[in-house]
Amino acid sequence: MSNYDTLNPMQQEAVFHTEGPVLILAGAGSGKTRVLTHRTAYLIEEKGVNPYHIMAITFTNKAAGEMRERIDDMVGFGSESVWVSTFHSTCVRILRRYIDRLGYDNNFTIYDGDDQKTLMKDICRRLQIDTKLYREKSFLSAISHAKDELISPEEFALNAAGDYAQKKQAQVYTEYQKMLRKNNALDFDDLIFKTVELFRADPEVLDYYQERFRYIMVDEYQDTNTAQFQLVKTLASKYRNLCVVGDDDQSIYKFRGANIYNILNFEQEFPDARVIKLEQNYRSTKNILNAANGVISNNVGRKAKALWTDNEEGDKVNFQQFDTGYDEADYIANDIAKKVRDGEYNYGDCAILYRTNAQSRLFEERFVVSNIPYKVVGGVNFYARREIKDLLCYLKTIDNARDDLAVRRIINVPKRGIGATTLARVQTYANENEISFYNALKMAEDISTLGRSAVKIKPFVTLIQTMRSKAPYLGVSALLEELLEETGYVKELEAEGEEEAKARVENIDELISKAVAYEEKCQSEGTEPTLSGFLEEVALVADVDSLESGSDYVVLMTLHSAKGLEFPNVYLAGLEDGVFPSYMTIVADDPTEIEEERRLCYVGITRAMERLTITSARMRMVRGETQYNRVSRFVQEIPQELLGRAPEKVRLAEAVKARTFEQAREAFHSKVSYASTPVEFVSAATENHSLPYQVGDRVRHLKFGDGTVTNITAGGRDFEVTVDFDAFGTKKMFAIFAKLKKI
DNA sequence: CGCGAGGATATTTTT
DNA sequence: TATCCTCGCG
Repeated sequence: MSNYDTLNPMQQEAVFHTEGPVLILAGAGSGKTRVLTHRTAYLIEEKGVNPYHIMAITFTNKAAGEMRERIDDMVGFGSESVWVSTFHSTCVRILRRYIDRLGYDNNFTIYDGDDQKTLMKDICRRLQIDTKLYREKSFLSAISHAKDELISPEEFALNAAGDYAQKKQAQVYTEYQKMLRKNNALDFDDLIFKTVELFRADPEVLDYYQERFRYIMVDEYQDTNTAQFQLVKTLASKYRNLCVVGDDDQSIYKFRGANIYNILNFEQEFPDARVIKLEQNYRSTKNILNAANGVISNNVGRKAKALWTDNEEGDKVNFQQFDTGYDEADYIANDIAKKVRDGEYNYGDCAILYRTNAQSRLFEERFVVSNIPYKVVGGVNFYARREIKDLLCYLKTIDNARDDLAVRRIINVPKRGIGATTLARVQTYANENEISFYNALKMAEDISTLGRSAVKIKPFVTLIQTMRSKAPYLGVSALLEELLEETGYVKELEAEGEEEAKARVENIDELISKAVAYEEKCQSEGTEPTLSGFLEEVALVADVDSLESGSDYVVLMTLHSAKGLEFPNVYLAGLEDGVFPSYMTIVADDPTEIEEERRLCYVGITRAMERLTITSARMRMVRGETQYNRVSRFVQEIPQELLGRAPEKVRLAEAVKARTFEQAREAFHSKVSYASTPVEFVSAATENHSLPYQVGDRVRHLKFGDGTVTNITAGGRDFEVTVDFDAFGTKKMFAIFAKLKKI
């Protein structure tokens, strides 16, 4: 097996060191997935470990899927018994089997963010909380953080003693959990929390899984929160073969509860831990990597490491500043179109990364005009769209009508003339008799307060009952189609005829194909496709998961979603103070928040393999207001000599600042005063930077080879360079595009 | 009860 | 800007 010879010595060590705790500090692009897959193969092939005893945990389904594929390729026989899964699906699998031991039903439903919000609104209304004073969101985030830290409602209440706001939160938290249990539902955080609780409460179950998972590997370890750490630690405490892989410089999920001390203090937790550093980067050019290093070196309190690469130097980082976001989108669209036309890259090689989802819009609009195929990742999750959620709630209701939330959502969709008053009356009846909302609906005729409305409820109940009896033999996709037929959901949309309605119908079609795909998957695995199975699969998918390799479109996504991915040609857009780093972190008291933004920037830069373009706009519309922003501080942190063009902060930026300082400041805090004179911005593209070659110089072009520069003129945006190529004759080109190198 | 108008509000990131 | 919520009318 010379398989392992292709690994570098550090990687080999990580692969061969199989026993006991191991911490692998894997820099960006250092081949950590490769290490993990080889390690799995090594365990099985060389150490004779039964694949059944190996577990690999990741954060996204996509990462899990990739790892699964690569392990299957390497290992062959028996690879399917390796447990490769995300934290959340792992917990769901465990809880589906054993959560009854905690007093839940094994066919619990999973609440997403929207469901949580609905539930919270309900609770606030019932507890008569002024949501102007205390927002639903703040409760939810307090609860989420508590769960991340494994703090129960009781403990929370104990800690809150004295503080009024916290006492309120404790009260809400308690009520929230009560409601979840009543609806037989778990939220995302509960999945982890309850699994840990289960292990603590039931030694028998714990032992079963400890025996099963004798070798545990955790990917993206820097993103684990306290609950996840506890989970992994508990599982590993018997055999102690815990291998975690992470990079503290890529920790970007603190807001979601990630505890960076999980990685920083790993060695304290496991004093006998073997620490291995992977510092060779195989992904990026020297220039890109050095730019990334330049930025991240401004952070304090990181694990010492020096990422390096043997790759070639590559092009400089292309920095461009524009007047507006439109110009920025324009430039990037043109640049991509040009690179594709020249055969340099395919659309699929290009990615645009930005800080906030809202920034995608300008690019989308521009791409539609230019006919550039693209795909936006993130934003509104497919399964969170209204029509999809409606249908899923129907399925949930058919599957398990214990979830009041789902029932209430769809009872009047499409319109059945059932309004708030009726709902309230049914709810009261349900509460009084301690039955679920749906069961109360079934008894509508007995609810005296309802009067004539009871008649409207009956068809709904009949519909659900009929579908429920059909579900077992119809299968998920057929059930969906019948449901659409019966409810007239699609017909109603089609009647609208609006563009938006059309998109919704398309989404519904996509949902049906996903159901079909699910059934096919079950068939190939030899498992029984069930409604619950489908709902579960659907509950845990993120949008990144849908990225297919091999399809040819430009990918647009947030920097957060981009982690773990790589692209030959990357654009980092909106590098402006106030956008990235975000305004919130600039004004925050806590200096570590800026550091997290910086890590995010590091992640962004290191996504690029060959080409990196960084752009910023001087003014930008942010939710209807014009903001004037400086070039991001992160751009200044990139060593000057690595930038193809210096950020011309001196002349133009100062000029603009001088003239508009008052306005700019105003704009930052309130509305722009429209009465004031509009600022004229001068395009600075032609200013103040010299090309590394002159007329008469010999230059080299990526595609056209060597030639002589015969003319340089200042064009609208950039220098226009005329070159007489030895093999291709005379060509005129823009300097930024041409990437000519002096020879 | 349903619908539309108008106002308030938010945007940082997500499994 | 885009969405969400409330309110008032038919």
